[in-house]
Amino acid sequence: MPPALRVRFAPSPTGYLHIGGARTALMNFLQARRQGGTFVLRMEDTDQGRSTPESVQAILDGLNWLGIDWDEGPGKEGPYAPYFQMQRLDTYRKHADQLIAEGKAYRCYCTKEDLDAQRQVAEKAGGAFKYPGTCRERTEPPAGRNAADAVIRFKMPAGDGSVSFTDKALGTITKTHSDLDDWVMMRADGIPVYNFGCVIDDHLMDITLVARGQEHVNSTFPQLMLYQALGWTPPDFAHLPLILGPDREKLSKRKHPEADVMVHKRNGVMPEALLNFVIRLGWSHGNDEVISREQMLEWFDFSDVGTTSGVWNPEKLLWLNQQWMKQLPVETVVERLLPFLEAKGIQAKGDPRLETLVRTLRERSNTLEDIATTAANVYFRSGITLDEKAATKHLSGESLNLLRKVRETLTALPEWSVEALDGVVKQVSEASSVGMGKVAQPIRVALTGNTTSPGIGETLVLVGRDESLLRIDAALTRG
RNA sequence: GUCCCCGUCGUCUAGAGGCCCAGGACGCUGGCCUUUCAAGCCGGUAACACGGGUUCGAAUCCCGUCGGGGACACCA
Repeated sequence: MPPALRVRFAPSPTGYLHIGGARTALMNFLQARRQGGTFVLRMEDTDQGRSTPESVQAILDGLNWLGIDWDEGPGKEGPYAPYFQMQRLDTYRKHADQLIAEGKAYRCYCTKEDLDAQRQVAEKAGGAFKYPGTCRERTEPPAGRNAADAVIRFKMPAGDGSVSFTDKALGTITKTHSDLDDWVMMRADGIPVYNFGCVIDDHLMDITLVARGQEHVNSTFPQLMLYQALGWTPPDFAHLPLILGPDREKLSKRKHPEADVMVHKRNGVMPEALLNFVIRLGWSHGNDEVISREQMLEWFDFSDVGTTSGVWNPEKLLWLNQQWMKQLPVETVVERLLPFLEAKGIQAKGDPRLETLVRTLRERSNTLEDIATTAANVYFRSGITLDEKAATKHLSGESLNLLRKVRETLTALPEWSVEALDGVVKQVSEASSVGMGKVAQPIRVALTGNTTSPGIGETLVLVGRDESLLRIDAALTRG
């Protein structure tokens, strides 16, 4: 029996949770759950300049909002703790020392400035810079320097050779040693650099499958060299297709605001929809489009993930969000809508109109924010501004007489319900021998200021009895 | 520039040699329904990057070209 699946998501806490990261996390999470494996969350917080506790929290918040739970990681200390790289420095040091002792790594005293200068020259000449190996054979520190201020570099084996691996998504990929160089494993202050910390942790945490974005395929090679040097068996790798912005470039925090998971939350997109959208980038299940978390859990498998990067499609996200607003129980949507109303100064909790509000507006809104906006602009307020064009057309002459009749019937109506209210329209139109539209439009304009709205019964209910009568009276004064 | 990956409708995708003169979805669009707007339903639009092979037969396999993306840090 093969060892149980252990996968991980290893973000660096240097900002909010990125959409690409969220999808990587989601896929790892799904695969682990589906196979009864373990999903580890590890914080790669070794960039001292950019890592912040706030970012750690932001990532945790993002994952929590999406409902992506980790089995081990921050807040869920497991047998492989700690899960923050900055708390694992001793481990890295130990392995780095071992590698030096075995002649597989060495201390390098070249300064960043010198290297940068060399890099510039190389780039000007139109080539890629590779560390020339200045300190490769050095055994003693140069004059005036000591071992403590050296970085540690991996020592590529001499001679020709190549590294290759069979990616679960991309197939076999090979690279020759000559394309690689003696990369920095550890800074002088003992903090590991990505490729080093990543390998040490993946191995020590018994990760069996590393699934990450395709931007990392090239870093797999130096990592593989390290596994080799350490005598460790590397895990399996699966490189997931990238998510591209509308400009077809990798979705990035700098250029694409939609890369932030939480902006979608703020925009009124629900986690179900975001997850649904993101899982369909690079993966599909038959002709299914609206896919629940339960279905993902049942259907998702890395072996079905594609190889081509996908472009962010905001319209589809919005469509999915509406599908989810329609699919989720009304009470659930009401619950989620509350904060959006509150943000507009509307304390609607307990308001009897909420259910009708959601029922009618989710048919014509893409987001919770859309619903809240409409609610604030037309239903949860007193008075309404009439659109002049609409008023001129529907609130004059004979229309006002019909509206007057409606008003009378309304006043006498014992029950203010959608059915009863729609009945009024029918009743008045029949009594006056005119089409229902003739009766409905004046009411609509009087109530909403516009010619478009949900059904009249629903609109009357949403505006409320007292406010409806006031708005109709106001419209009547135009005569 | 070098290396790596990728290439089916505008976009997300189905397609693992014949079931494909290529299916679904978003978008756009025509119609139905209808008290308006939606929603829903029915229909339309639109793609195998190109060129060579292999094969009785290729979107599917091979090669090349072109195109796109990614990586080239003491960032991750």
